[in-house]
Amino acid sequence: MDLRHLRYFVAVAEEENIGRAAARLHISQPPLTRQIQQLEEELGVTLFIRTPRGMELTQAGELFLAEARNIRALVEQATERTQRAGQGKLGRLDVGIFGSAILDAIPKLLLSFRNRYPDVKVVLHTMTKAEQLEALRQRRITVGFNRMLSPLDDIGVRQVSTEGLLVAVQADHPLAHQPVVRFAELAEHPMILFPTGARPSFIDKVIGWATESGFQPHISQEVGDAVTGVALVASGFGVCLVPDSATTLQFPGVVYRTLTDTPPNFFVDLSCIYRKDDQSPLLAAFMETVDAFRAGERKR
Amino acid sequence: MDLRHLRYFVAVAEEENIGRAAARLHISQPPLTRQIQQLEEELGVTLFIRTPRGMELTQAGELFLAEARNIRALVEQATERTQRAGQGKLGRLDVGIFGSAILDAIPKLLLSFRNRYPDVKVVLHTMTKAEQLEALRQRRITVGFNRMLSPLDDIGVRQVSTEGLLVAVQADHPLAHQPVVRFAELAEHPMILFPTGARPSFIDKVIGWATESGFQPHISQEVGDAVTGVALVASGFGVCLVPDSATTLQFPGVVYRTLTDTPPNFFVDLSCIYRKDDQSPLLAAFMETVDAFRAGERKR
DNA sequence: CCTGCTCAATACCTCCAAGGTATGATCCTT
DNA sequence: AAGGATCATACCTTGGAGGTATTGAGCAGG
Repeated sequence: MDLRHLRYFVAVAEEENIGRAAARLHISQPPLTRQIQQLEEELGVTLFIRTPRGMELTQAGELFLAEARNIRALVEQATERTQRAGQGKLGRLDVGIFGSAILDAIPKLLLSFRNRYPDVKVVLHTMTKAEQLEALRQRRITVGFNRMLSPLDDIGVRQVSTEGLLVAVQADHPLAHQPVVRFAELAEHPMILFPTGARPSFIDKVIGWATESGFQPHISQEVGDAVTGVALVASGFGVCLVPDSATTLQFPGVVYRTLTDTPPNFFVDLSCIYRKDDQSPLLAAFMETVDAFRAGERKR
Repeated sequence: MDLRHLRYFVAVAEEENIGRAAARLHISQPPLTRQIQQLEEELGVTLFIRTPRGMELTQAGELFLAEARNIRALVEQATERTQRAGQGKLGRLDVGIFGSAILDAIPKLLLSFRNRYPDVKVVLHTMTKAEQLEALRQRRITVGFNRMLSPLDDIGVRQVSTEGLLVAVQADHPLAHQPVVRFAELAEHPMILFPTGARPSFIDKVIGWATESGFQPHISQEVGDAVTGVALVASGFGVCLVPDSATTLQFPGVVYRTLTDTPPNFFVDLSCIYRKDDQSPLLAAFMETVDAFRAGERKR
């Protein structure tokens, strides 16, 4: 049996007349007669009663008509859904993120992606940079977000956004009384750095900037992410360099100050990584959204 | 697209290897390669990633696999159900019956039919003989049950059972004190006859027997069916000749007595009628059950 | 009662495309 | 470097889907 048989059968059942059905199907009458005969023979069931006025469904034919219509509708739906999936408009996208990325870029980006592809289910997984790489290779995620990424043999990188840096200080800290803080002033104060884990990371960047500005930072504590860092600032552990977006964290007892006299390249970038050999249309669709987002960010 | 494409696609998806899939499908590898290419082209979607180790499903392919399996299962189910329907094992059978037929033969017969064809829904319609004929011709019923039927041009008859007759009398009636009653004794007592409506009917048969036994019955009342007749017996309207099976009706104040010295052919038969041009397998199946039932009845 | 009409079925032909064989083209393994 | 997988391509063969012409069977109208 064939989908053609179903199509022909439904036409004949609806027209109750082989000639008219053949016309509707744009074929001639005899082949249609034969196809119906074949179908009946294959099923071993008489589907039509031949009357002088045309074809009339038997009970079994009536039942088969319902089934045939259903199957044809499902085939239709299957192709349509598969095509949508093939265009990246339907499916599931697993995304690896790190703790504080959630603060700024990611929500906006995901919002924009959701608008374009409402039928794609996005699942977020919080994981470190190393975990992201492993998960990417094992295909547990399709993209990962992180900072300080460099391309690898099998992993591509796309920059998402660039952020300036602020310093988070306790509200009653001496630096909090100044409108702005010179970068070099930070030499005087214990610093909280993040993230722990795989180096090189943001920590090394901060140390590099300090060196360029002629001081060795006094590290009071290393923490996992910006959120924890700011929490420790509130508790008086020291000051903490954080990306712009961290200001979303309105911690009681913590204020943010802009920095002046900063070293060159005083910013951090957020990038996303993906498998270079991933041809998935979902990834392509997501990357397109990332590029659009980045273009929008740059303009601002 | 074709069911063949689905079958091939599922095989390749499951084997993750065109060669093995081709072997499983008993075709050679190149045609299978082409069929898969065709399918992908028709959908406009890449379903597989070709790796050096074989074929790997894309996300869209994964989705299509689920759909394809579903469709194939439905086709399977549709053919199977249609075949069952074609053999009369599935469907709906509308049956016309008359009031008191429900007492004996019909329930047993329907029970036996239900056992053989559990997926056939039997719908009972109570109607008179004339209504049954009309309903048969309009295809509102497939078979009808009645007594005293004779074949017509377009209507066939099949006998179902034969029953003897008893007389129903009030418990304190003089005849109730005898173990058996001679048929001629009924001449003395008012009789309740049934059914009203189309003649010839059971009424004429009773009058014929009376005539043969040399008396004119004294008709006290004509009623619609045996049940009503027995009810009137309880109320003292007279005696009533009923088929054996009516003894199922244990009416308070009514007893049944067997008859002796009965005229020849002192029995009634129950038959069923059907459209002669009805080729429905359901009817054939039912008739087969009727014949089997009748064979069982005869043996007893 | 025959004739013409309207169906579906049959006979026979044509040709496309599904399937087969032989052979690349790659990539991985040894 | 060689051999073995694996999928893709080239080319041939043939079954069957579709076409035309015709037959056969009911039914209606003159």
